[in-house]
Amino acid sequence: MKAIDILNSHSLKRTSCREGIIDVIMITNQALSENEIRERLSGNYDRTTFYRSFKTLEEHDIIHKIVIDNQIVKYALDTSIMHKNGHAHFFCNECHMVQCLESVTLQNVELPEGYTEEETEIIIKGTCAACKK
Amino acid sequence: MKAIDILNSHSLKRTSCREGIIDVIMITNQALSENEIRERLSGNYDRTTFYRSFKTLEEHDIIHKIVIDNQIVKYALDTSIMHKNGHAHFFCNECHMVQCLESVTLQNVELPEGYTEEETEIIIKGTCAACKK
DNA sequence: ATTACATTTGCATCGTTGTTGCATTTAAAA
DNA sequence: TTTTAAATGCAACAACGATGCAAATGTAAT
Repeated sequence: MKAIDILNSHSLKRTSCREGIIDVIMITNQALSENEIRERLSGNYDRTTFYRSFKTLEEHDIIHKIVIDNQIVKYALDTSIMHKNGHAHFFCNECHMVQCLESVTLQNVELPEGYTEEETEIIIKGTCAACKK
Repeated sequence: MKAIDILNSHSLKRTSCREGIIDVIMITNQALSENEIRERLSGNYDRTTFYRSFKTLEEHDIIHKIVIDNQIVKYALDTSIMHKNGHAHFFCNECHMVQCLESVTLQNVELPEGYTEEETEIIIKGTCAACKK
């Protein structure tokens, strides 16, 4: 599936910024920050445009945002699997790489009386294979 | 255990700001944001002082920071139980209340080959008992 | 109680990020 | 091609994290 098709299927205008963002994330196969995406893009876009593009893509469930420690913000593509139920994210403490983990889910959620769960975020921090060696 | 004792046992100077922060969190028995703590404190402190006090208390494992959605930052007291292994946090989508959950832990962590886990953060969003009814 | 010293505080200031308003430009439909 | 709604770039602002520095404060020694 191409970036153009994704935009079309959501009735979004095909702008070079949106198309580029989707392409870059798709190729890299990792969650990327605003700056990491900017570096990989040919065009030069205003910060506001980036911000609004991310927001639009997020609202249409094309990408989702991952926040680590209140400072590092990355974006990853949504997949049908990931969209169904929440999935975990892995953060490498060494290279700051962020990856979606589909297999990890939460078991035995025992909430206090009267509490209801709606959504769960799991972030696993550690060392990735490349940094381990 | 009093706030003064906690500070003493960590060889930290007993300043009214630090003492107040610990007291307020202790009494409320909930995670509180900077502003929520400021409202409950008698003295008037500079933003920088707050910031540095939180940092100091966090570095000495007296409190820990909880971040929701990159925007809401709250602080909770460390306890011996919570300090041992990571614990989950509950966030009420209605009243924005944050609470530590000691019972919820992660099972079946299946990381990709070569990946190592060091720390895990779990945030459960939903509705608390008070907002449910 | 007084003194001395290291720590803490308040203030000014800066960088980053999220956000909005508005005029201009652009994409897509008529 | 023309039209129109949407997207962009720019300016500007608020909030937050962070640092340098002089003044104030806590603590220990005298």
